[in-house]
Amino acid sequence: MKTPDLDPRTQDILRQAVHRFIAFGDPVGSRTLAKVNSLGLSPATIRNIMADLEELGYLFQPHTSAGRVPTDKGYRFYVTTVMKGSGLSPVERDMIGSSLKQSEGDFGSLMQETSHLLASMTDMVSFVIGPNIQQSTLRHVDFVRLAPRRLLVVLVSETGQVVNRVVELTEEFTGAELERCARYLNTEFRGFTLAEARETLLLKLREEQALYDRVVKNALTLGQVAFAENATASDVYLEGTSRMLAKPEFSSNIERAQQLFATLEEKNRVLEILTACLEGSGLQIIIGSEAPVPDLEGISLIAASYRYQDRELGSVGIMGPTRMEYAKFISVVDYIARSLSDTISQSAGPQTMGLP
Amino acid sequence: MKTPDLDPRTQDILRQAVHRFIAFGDPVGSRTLAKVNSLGLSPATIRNIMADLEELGYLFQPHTSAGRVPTDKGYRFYVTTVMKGSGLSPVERDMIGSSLKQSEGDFGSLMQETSHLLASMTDMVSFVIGPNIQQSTLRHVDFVRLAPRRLLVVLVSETGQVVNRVVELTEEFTGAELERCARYLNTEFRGFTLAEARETLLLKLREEQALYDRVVKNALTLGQVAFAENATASDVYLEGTSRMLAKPEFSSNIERAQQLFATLEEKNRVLEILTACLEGSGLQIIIGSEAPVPDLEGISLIAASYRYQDRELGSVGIMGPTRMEYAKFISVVDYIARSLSDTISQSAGPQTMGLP
DNA sequence: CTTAGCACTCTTGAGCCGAGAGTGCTAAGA
DNA sequence: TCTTAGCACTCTCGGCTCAAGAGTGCTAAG
Repeated sequence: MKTPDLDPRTQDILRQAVHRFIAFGDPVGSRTLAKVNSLGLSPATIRNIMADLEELGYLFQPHTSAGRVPTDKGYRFYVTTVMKGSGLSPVERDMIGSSLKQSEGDFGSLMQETSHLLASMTDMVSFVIGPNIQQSTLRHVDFVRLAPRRLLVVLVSETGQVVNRVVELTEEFTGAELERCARYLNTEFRGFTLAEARETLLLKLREEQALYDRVVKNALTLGQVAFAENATASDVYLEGTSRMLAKPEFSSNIERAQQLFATLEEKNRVLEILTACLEGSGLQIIIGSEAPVPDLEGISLIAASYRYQDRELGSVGIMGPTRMEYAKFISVVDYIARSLSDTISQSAGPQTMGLP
Repeated sequence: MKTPDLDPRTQDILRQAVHRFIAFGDPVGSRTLAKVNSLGLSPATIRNIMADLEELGYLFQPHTSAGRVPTDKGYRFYVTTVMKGSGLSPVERDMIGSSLKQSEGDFGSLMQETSHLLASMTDMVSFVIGPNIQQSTLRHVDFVRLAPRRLLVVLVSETGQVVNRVVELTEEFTGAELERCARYLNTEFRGFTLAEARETLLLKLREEQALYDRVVKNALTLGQVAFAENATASDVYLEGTSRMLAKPEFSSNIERAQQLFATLEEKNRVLEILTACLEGSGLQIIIGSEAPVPDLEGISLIAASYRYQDRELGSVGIMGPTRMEYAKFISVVDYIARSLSDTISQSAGPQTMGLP
């Protein structure tokens, strides 16, 4: 797993091989590499080195007499040593900044715009995982009576995310009661995360059993269902799946493509996979078989988390064939994640001053 | 265009040819048809007839010495004359009914469930077009202050559809003011469609210029932005796109598939196409080139509208290669559309009785 | 009008072949 | 000991031919 056992020249060859393969997509042989290589080495030497690299698991050949192709291990080496990251041009930065600014304030379109940016800049499948609502801090709750016992709950988080949910009640409430309850919850639980609010709620409910007045009691009961744990998990924005079809890796291999598409279509499944992969924080790169799930064979992820204040809200990133322009895309994902964080705090910032 | 010029025997041949092609997918020749055909005709006779049918534009041969394949006109003939519709089995009906019942009350999941049902029962791409919010009748409006001049508007329609929208205001409102405005709008405009409400609003605003009190005036102003025309158009639920890849029509033709996928990914584009196609009401079948847009070459639609009371809310349906099991799928789409209508009115029904 | 027969066309898959690319190995050179 | 040149070998890929199979159109007879 470590790289120290590769002498510098060997590393160089490996890097160049991977680089070239990423750029052109066909197996790279000793001859071509010899031509490009900065140190003037003959094909034969390079052949020897490449043979060593194959033995060590960094390269492999699809068949005798084809060039060599990086393995996942080879890509991993490339990514960790070349990481210097070809930064973005000012133009690109500007584009990102202004695109996101446009959607400032409307959380949904902000997510969508981010996803769109990622997909169009990388020509890969992009994903944006929205904040888990349970971890969001509450800005506002509202109740709308749909039927005597059916209630629409509207939750707005501090970052502007809106979640609607329909719940069934065991007893009837009048509209006036609902309004009072909402007001109470809004003043008491503003700034709590949903999880915290629920906990506090339970505590209060137990403590003050029958003491408090009806309004409070009702509010507490309602709050409990409103903040319930089964609330919609985070949502996923995907874009650019059709681009996958254009990649030679998939267009030659329909059934693989179809399987992938079927997976991508089930957003829950996607969420599951992505959360399984993206356990850590910050920038992450997962290459093919490194993933803890089998569905991602031949696919790499580049992901970064975005945050509000000091809390991680979710991740953004791209996925595509293991053969991708890592250097470039890492920069893109990283920069977009930062910009998204900025945009969110700017749109969330002003709210702190006085609601009634 | 008319069919009367085909004598019964010719019609029979055509029907059988189309039928067989739908079932097996490869061009059907005179020999095979002769074997199956109920009237004992020789291949030669059938050949003659098929030649006639080709001249009339019902069939065509991909190349000399392949069998024949229905043209869009051929499919159209098949659909309009064979329409007897292989009904659904009680089991299937049950399944549809209970699946939809499950999501009763939550409009979003109802749409999604419908889409899922369609896709899984037909193995085609399904679509559900949600109601155009402008035409929905208002049940409830709510305002949430996001920033001094930024407002989240929550609209709930009589059928339980929820729409969130962020609007920018020209002047600041306090939370209390917002609440009063919302209350006013809720009592005054309940049951209006958004379009009606907006109109009435404008009228009042002009009439009572400076007369009324501040609350009403504010409410009217707010209502105007809240009900604005540019409100999110109807939304589209799509499912099963990955299934298209499995169809031989597309798996052999990647670039076509990719183009289709790219189109499907842009929901606005989909909406545009579908609304262009589905102008009429009731059950509709559109076969390939009959569509007014070029994107649908080689693709057929089966669609039906669903309704609440006497108003059409939107459409549901499927799309897939022109070669599909029309008889069966027409039944499915039709039945699901009816069931959806029923479910919606049941979940919307109870609400009429007293809100405060 | 229907049918049998026949020659013809066209696709499809298998098999073959040569070009090209790349390798591994061996032996010579530094 | 490492590098390089040379050479035989392997494998893919595209083009080619070829035979089988399927279906047609046409003609002539029932």
